Amino acid sequence: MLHVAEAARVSVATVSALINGTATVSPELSARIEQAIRDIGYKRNAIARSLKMGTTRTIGLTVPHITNPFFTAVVSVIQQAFDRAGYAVMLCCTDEDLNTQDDQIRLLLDRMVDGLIVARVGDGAILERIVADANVPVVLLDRLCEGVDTDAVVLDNQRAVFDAISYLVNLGHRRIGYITGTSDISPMHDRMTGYCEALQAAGLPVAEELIRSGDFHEIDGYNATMQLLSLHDRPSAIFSANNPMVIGTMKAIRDIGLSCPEDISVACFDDFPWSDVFQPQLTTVAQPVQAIGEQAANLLLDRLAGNRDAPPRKLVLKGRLMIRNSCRPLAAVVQSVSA
Amino acid sequence: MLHVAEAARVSVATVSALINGTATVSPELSARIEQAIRDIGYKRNAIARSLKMGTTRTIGLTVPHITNPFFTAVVSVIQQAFDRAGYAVMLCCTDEDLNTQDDQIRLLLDRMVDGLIVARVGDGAILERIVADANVPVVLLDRLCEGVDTDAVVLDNQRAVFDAISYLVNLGHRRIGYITGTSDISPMHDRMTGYCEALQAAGLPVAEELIRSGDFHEIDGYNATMQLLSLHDRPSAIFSANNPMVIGTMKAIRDIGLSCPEDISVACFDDFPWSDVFQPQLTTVAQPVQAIGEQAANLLLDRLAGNRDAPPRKLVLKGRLMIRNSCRPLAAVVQSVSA
DNA sequence: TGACACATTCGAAACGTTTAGATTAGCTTT
DNA sequence: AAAGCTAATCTAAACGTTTCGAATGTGTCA
Repeated sequence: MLHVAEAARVSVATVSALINGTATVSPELSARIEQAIRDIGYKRNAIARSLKMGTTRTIGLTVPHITNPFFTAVVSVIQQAFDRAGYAVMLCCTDEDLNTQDDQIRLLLDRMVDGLIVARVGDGAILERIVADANVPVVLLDRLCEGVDTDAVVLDNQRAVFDAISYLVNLGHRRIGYITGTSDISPMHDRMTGYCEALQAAGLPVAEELIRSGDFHEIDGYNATMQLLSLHDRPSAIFSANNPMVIGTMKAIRDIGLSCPEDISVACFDDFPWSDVFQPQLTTVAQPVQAIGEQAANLLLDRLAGNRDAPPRKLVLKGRLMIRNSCRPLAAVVQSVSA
Repeated sequence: MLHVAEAARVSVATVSALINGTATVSPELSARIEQAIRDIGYKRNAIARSLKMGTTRTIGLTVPHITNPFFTAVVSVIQQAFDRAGYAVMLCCTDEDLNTQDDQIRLLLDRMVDGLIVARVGDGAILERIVADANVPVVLLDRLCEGVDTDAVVLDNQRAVFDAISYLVNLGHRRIGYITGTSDISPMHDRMTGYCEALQAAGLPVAEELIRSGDFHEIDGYNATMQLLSLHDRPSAIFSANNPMVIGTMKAIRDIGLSCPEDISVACFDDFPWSDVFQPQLTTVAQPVQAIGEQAANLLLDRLAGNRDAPPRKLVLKGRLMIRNSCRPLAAVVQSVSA
């Protein structure tokens, strides 16, 4: 900017005024300055600007795994929204690891991000402290966090799983295996509650042996499914509460020589873009990823626009059961049992 | 830092020296300073540091679509690599749009990223100029760019498609539909060359009518497939040169009432994480995403470590044909034709 | 012809670091 | 005891912006 000012024979203040439109600059000087900018190929240094202004027009986004199609889709939507608003997005993947998450959030705050969208991981205590220290608005995504009372966008997980399990029950399934994530994050808790309530509402017992937990990865889903399928009285249906884990479930079913839906019905949380092209077409609980991403972005953009003092807003969206062909009716069995 | 210095009754220079270890500080003052840092909860301002140092420890990464599983995987690997190195990653999705790409690269350069990894889009002319202006190292990912002579990591696309088409030919397929991306980016060009060469090597004609192009999206694959399937003498196999488009291909096959592989064989570029779980299990050309991401990160990290003057390095990796069950042998047909 | 308002432009002080070079004090050496 | 080292610390100038308040010039009104 100094060079531009010299070339145009004006002060840097005038150049700044022209660039930002913060004061009227005479046509004559404007022309000279614009010419100088072109000649020199001047680009404003956003770092210096950030230092002075105290804002970076950059936000931080952390998710557990970007390869999880749900997060991939949400990240994509969020990125687009902030791109439109002229913000850059710093993306971090925590790999479901608490320490990694802490490091990354600190990294983002060090870089003075203007705001944070966090699909958190593990225990909330440290997150709580970090967020309190950080003087930036935070939006929780997908997962609430005890002690952190801030804007959030989540799904009505309990209801969504309730509906899915009820669907299986209505098809005649009585023993429904359930695979959950180990970590005690809110969605896992709520989904489990939905499972239990659906069974209870149907007058069915909640059997310990039918509930298996894993660590969110495909291999964990595989192992959990292997255990379920080796039970003496094995389940007729399996619900996987997590998207990548259901791939493991399908592999386990294949490896053990069974097929879906003939031998075992499968449903899971989170939809796949390709669900209705390949066989079996999985019955899933689809999250409204577009809405989730947009709402999260809007909440944060609203805070960034200056609305700092509004009370925390918690948006709860509805999931949608996508019924396909991976779950088989067990009517015959039901009748023989109830007869 | 000023407050810390005052609280510890030292100069800011001493505080800086201690924090960065750039000079020896007496144990006495060190203790006072560390105490003050704790008391105040001081965090170094990375923006001010960047301004002074001329480095942000942040890199920019642009890809066409993050929802394309290939890019999802590569982004994930790259993010991890830079995270380990203490760098932040700014992610942008260009949506295969040239103007968006320009805007985003400018946005990244404005923010003084230390380096850039670009899976480019469209015509390379503007990219060439931007990269020349920007004084940062650039690594091209997946797609080369004429006129931009810089580090790059790409696949041997020609060979990979040659192998895939040859495989189909060996199965007895004579009319092989080919769906490509419209844009004239290097991989599309090379893949097309591989297709033509494989046919020629087998003494087969390259028929215009069997080649369709689309715009990388599922819907484009759908439309292209519809056209191919409506041909009077329709192909017995279809190869889709792009990952999302093959979903469209499968939908079109389903909608038209055919099935794969019984009525038509399908193969495509880029593997899916779930390829071997669902039916049909697609035969694909798998890219070594882990290696691609790591190599790209390493190339850039090497430049960032100071190795600026080394000549541009172009890494060409090999694809791998993953043979599954989406392609059917046509032995009987072949014999009747050649008889 | 002052006095005043208004429109432009400018000088200089921030923002929070890093770092070169100056200063000081305590030793060693001759 | 003067001179020369060394180690520890400090002063002050950058980095490239924004912005406040001052300065300058021009036209209007009494």
